Amino acid sequence: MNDSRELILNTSLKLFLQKSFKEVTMKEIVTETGMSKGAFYHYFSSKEQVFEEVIRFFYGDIMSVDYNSFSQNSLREFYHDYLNHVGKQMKVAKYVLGANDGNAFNSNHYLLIFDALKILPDFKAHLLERQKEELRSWVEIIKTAKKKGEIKSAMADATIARLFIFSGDGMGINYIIADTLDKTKKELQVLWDGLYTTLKP
Amino acid sequence: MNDSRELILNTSLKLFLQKSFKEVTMKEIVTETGMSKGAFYHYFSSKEQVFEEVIRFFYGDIMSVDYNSFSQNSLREFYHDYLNHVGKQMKVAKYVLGANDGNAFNSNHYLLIFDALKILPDFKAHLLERQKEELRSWVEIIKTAKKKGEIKSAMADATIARLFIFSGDGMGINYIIADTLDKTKKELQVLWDGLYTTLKP
DNA sequence: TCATAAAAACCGACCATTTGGTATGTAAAA
DNA sequence: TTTTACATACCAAATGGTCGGTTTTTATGA
Repeated sequence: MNDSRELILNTSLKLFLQKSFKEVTMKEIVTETGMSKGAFYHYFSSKEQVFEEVIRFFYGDIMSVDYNSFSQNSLREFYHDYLNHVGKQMKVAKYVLGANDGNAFNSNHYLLIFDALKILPDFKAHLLERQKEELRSWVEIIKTAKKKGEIKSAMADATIARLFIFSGDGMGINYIIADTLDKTKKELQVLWDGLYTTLKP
Repeated sequence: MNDSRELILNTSLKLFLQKSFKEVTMKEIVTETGMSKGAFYHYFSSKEQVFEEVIRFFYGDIMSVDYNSFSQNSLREFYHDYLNHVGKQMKVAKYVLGANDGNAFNSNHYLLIFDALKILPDFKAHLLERQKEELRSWVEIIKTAKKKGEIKSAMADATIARLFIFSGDGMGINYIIADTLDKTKKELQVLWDGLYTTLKP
């Protein structure tokens, strides 16, 4: 794709991960890219449009998850695959945001979500769909794990699934706030290993 | 305290729970309160100041948690007390925000947190302190519960604590996004009951 | 009790700055 | 030569905030 266009997209993404839509100004986007206003409006028709494409790019490409690519045989393998995927995602995000040179990597994708919910009418449906898909994938593997005797629990499958999902999300937002996102993968592993062990027969 | 001042504070809180600091305009605050700009600036010196006081009010009064008021004898009682406290908090919040008359109650206190982290220099320390305190309280009761034989687990106390805390936070943010905050208490009870049962000897 | 002064509460026109966006132009590719 | 890629001066609207004024409340002393 076009170089300049991509630069604008990446720069905008970086900004939108740090500030809300309203807080990111055109001036900022323009000076941060090193381009001119004319250049920007040559490629995009408005701030909204660039935001929309940023969202599409971020959630469509970078942050998308293909649960089918994770192990379908063992819950333990499943969530380890998940953790590895998250680790990879974070590296990609860092690279895209140009923060791979050791300097701080602070990003808050909830800012993006909140703004997208306000600005893009159909984003909520998209999010809910992904939530449902994630839940379904977890329920699936948990059902399998129960059947195979890998785990045993009086909890409903969906409850176990929610325990995994929500604990991950909760750690995520707490570590965003504390600005210690780097630790997430490792600490989440500890958490989930603990939970998993508890579920073992 | 002064009526008008309080009205401004409550109205601002309501707005800051729906939009980011930048998105909430002076005009909005003024028209929403039914007062004039002059009146506003009679009580507050700037938008920042009202925000600062809103934060102080919200986290100091409404959303503060006294973990010592929860049961210290049983983990089950502890988290049930916690759930009841959350339920009460939500009712108070609804009342303060004047949404007790059946109409939608949508609030996103993470917006508040994110903005506070940017605008108020010492808010991060405050938040981390509260996180630590919450963790300590959970660890405490979990330790006790283990000692008393109420629960049994190979997991470290802090890991169990994090499981409770993070799953709660994760459900919170997911339900904020899905706009189904009302369900939180009930569903969190299911989740925690499940987790608790799993921990029982 | 009541006139009066002083202070507090409140109003809205006004202001400088910033906002997202446009118009018109030029340089470089195709 | 036509199209694409950029640059910049400019614009109307919105922004947070100010200022001079009026009304309302409160305190005071005869």
